[in-house]
Amino acid sequence: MSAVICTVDIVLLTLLGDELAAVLLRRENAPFQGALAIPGGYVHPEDDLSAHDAAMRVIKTKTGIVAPYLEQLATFSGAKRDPRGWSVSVTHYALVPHALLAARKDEAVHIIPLSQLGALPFDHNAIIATALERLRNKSQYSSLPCFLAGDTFTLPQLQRLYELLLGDTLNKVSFRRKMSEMDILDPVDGQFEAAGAHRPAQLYRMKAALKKTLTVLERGL
Amino acid sequence: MSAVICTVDIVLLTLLGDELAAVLLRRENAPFQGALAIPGGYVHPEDDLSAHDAAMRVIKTKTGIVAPYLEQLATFSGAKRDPRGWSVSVTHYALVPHALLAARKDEAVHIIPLSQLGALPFDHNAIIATALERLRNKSQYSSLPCFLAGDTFTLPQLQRLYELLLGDTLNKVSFRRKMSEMDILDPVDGQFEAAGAHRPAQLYRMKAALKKTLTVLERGL
DNA sequence: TCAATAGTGTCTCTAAGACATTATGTT
DNA sequence: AACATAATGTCTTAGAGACACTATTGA
Repeated sequence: MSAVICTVDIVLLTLLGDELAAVLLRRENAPFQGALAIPGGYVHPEDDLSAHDAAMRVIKTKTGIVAPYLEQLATFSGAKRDPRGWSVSVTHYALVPHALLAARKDEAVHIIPLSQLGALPFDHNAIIATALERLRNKSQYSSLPCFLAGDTFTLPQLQRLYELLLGDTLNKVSFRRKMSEMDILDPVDGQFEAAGAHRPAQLYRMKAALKKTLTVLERGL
Repeated sequence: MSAVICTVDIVLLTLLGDELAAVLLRRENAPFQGALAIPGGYVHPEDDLSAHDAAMRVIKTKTGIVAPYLEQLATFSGAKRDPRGWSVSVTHYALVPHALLAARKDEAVHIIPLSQLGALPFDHNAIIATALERLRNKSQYSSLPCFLAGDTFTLPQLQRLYELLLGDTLNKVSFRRKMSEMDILDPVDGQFEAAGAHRPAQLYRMKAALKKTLTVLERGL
């Protein structure tokens, strides 16, 4: 009756330089053994409390990290997406500061800019496209992009990040009004230097209380 | 490895008078045999092309209708939500004009106002709550509520529907500006009478081309 | 002192909402 | 004619964006 393959797949996104990148792993088993694919695996009914739990376990097991932001994306299903048979993949997307991945320096973890993704196995390209769509959409009216930034960052950096995600330039005054309206940032005393011959920018970090929450604007950016 | 129960469940919403209502059916089989629950059933790997397909089949089979709007909601999973074991339910929500349901006059189909829902089996109350949240959220910036209206309706009726979903009154001029901006309605020549001693309202219907599409506003209502 | 970017004050313009007026039916 | 609600015109107000000016560093 339900000879259905039940898996989770995770789109792990990070900021590589000034481009979005996804984490890919070489598949250890058939099908598509040896190919690069997004992290995924079977649901373990004995171990996992839920699909969300399974996603956390897969991320932790395969990349060694705990993603600061993890959200269910959508469920992909059907007879044709997996050669093994009718399958259900409860997909998630996670946002990770690049430093968290770089700290591990794991050979197996490939961080590939989205612009350089080739044809991936299964429907992984469609899954990534859906994740990107969700990320871009939520970036219009929420604090979501902050989870891609590092522990501390400047407002100009954050604005460039939003602009990268939204694919458009933003008004500086408006952007700062909105960030202030969300009330999610704390200034860090001690400034930012590396930028060279000009006034240094104030460093900020996300308010500790909001580390897991998404803050939403009434009326978008 | 994946002894996972794979089902679809559907929150079928309609407008009953001036209240939202959900379609419930009596469960034919254990567990919770005889209890009222939202429509659902196993995925049939042999018949269904996808979970979306399975949802359409379940709706058609159990209520006899084809829902004008059907969208994946979220996937609920875990060991405890179903006494039979670790289960995955790919949930969907559908919007149906009440006339479509009333035309069938099926004894088995119970249309229960959301305010009168008791404790439902499984996590069905949580699923309905999630559907309601999604519906209310999308009503802020899209044509979604139109799928709850009948074939033809007046702008005052549509505004009252939006207000019901959003839980707040709307400015008439702004509302009409937004509807006009979405450009989704065609006036029907021939007016509306039943309202009594005052000017009748123009009837509208959704543009045929948009029957399956959701139109989205740039900046909300 | 100059160049470069950070940060802020302020004006303009767009769009949302309030209010008022006209339109059109029934009683 | 009186009344009730539809439909629309217009004024006010709030918010978004443009622009400019000040601040602060290194070269």
